[in-house]
Amino acid sequence: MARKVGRRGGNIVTIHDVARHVGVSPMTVSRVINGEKNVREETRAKVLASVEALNYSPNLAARSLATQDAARVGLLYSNPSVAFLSEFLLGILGESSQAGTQLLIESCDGPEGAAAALEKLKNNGCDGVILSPPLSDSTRVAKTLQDMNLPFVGVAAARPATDICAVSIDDHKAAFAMTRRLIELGHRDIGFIKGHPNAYASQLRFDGFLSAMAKAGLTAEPHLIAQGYFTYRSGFDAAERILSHKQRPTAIFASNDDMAAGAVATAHRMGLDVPDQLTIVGFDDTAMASSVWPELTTVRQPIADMAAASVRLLLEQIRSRRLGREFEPVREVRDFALIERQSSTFTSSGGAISDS
Amino acid sequence: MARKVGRRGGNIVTIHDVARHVGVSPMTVSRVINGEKNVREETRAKVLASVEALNYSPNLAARSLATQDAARVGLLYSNPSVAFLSEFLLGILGESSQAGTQLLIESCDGPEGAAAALEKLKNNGCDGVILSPPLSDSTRVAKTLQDMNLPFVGVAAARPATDICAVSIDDHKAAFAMTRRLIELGHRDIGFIKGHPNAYASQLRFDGFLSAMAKAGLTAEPHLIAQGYFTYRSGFDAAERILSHKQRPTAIFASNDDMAAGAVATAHRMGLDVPDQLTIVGFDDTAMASSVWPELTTVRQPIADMAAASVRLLLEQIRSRRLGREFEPVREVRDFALIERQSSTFTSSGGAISDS
DNA sequence: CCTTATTTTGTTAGCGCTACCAAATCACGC
DNA sequence: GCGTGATTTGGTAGCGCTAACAAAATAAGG
Repeated sequence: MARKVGRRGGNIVTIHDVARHVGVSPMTVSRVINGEKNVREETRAKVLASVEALNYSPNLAARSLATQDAARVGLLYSNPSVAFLSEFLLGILGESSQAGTQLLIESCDGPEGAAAALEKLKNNGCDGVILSPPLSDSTRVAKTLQDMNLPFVGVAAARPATDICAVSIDDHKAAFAMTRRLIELGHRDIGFIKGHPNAYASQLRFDGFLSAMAKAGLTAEPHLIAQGYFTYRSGFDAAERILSHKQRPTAIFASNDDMAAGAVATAHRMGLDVPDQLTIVGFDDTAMASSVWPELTTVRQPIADMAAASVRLLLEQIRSRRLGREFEPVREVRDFALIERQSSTFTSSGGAISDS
Repeated sequence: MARKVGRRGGNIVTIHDVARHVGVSPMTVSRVINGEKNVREETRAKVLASVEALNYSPNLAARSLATQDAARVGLLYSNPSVAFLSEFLLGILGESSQAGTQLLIESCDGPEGAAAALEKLKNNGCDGVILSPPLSDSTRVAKTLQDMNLPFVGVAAARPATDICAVSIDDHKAAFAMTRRLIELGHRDIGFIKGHPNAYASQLRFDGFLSAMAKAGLTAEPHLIAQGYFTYRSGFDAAERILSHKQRPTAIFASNDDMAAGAVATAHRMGLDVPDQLTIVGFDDTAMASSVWPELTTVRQPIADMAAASVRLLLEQIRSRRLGREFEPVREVRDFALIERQSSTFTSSGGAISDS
């Protein structure tokens, strides 16, 4: 027979080797590996020791073949903010490689193109789909998936729908926290650049801002609020509108990093130092935030974390479905973080600074 | 036995189903699927038709279990330019999911931290490693890998080493092409912002620039050349130095997009319109390039493509090694592309523009 | 002590696929 | 016709793992 040796790299150690080494049956080893409970503590310890000693690591292909658990999950994204995407992928990969899940990636142009891509995923035998924003917020895409009878999980979905699985942060709370932080730093006149009106998150972030202002007894002056569209350019223009008023704010909170970076450019063009004369903060903590200068203070979503969670959630869902059980849609909310970099600082001026 | 039905999603179709449907043995179907040659054309056609009809798609877990071909490949990156990383991951994923390869991802802090990460990968049973830049350029990392006797492939390695596998573009040629394009557009006084001196690509890009200038009979004025460090800030500063000279260039070629974006900021601050008064181009086509305004004309590396190629190369390498064959190190060079966006335009002025 | 519940371990079979060899078919010439 | 070689197909076994059941060991109870 003489099959080639050393096939799995140096990792030819199988469950049988471990079993022989310990003096138990392979099944027992399997049980220990999978953390089943009906194993005597003593045996478990011996097995674990051998696993360690032999440097055993399970063959995922064999496992998924045996369990029939092998899930193929699809990943659908569109308009990938590249920065988002890479963290997203890392999270997904980490989790799915651990679960021995096969991944299929598709992209599409917005919710309109999603149906075709989903069809393709399904045809390739996907058991479920993970949606990146903005797809995760689209009721249309959700509808399509439901019609196809495919389980799915949305990542960073802002729209609160109770009937679908999603992992996200609390945009409202995050914007609230950032605003409160600005107020703590002494800012009173705070400008706000809104996000694209068709994104649900835009509204939540704006509301969070307003709530924090109101709670501090501050008014959000209309001339300090400008509409943006999540692009650098729109942030650039919005900041210009805000800053051209005689009563300038001491801080501007942009609904995403690209717009914040655009605002920084406007400030520079107007000869304003950031952060000494104007604090500017963003949202998302994309690559943009740390590649411009000064680096942006911003709100960070734990994207990789959320992505990993979404894989777990999806697999659970697929599993219960196979068992014929009903699956209760879950909405996981993860923690965001305020990242303070160089674009923000406290202000000493009680009110607006005067024109220099 | 009555195992649960519909386990692999809707994809319960196995090679046996196809075989029965056609009226041949499973083995024949397997042969067709794998494109082996000793199959009569007629049979092959029938099988393929059934595969299509039944919407069969092979179970990768079973295949890799049977072939013992299952490779586990490690991915090592450090200081990920997020934009790079996501394209990189997409390329790797696409290819490896097709090959049924398992991926393990590790990151480390520069070449120094690589050894530990590689050790970990090896311990987890990796059969080979893919290196992202700047690791792919590190002789130290290469040495470590060789000592560990692990096959590897470097992606976007600038340093031309003949004894290792790598996939990259020709940085010199790319910089040459971009420079020539600028000259075509009528630019004569062209500034250049160099990349970080510790990156080999920096030198290649600079050399390419110089060659093109020389070939056009132009001189690269020393005061138009500034050292940068691949960061936004360094591009900002370098552009300031270049532009503060009385004899201003009509174009600036930055060695990467971040620096080009920084240069745009400087130009704006100095009241120069881009591209009307100053053309600025970058290199890499990262997210930065298309998120600033004006969007950057730049050189694009087909990262996903290169990443996919690297997986193929690595798998080949692993395979021949298992067969005990010697593997000839391959250096694949892919094509770059000049992406013209809004930050560049032709110049009408024969020489330097005058101060406005 | 033996019966009955309970926990722990072992046995068997099979997941879907392909390597390997054996059998069948075909091609061609004498 | 039959042998020889080439081509095309089929059968068998097994990759590493885990359901499902069976058996053994242990605990509980009278």
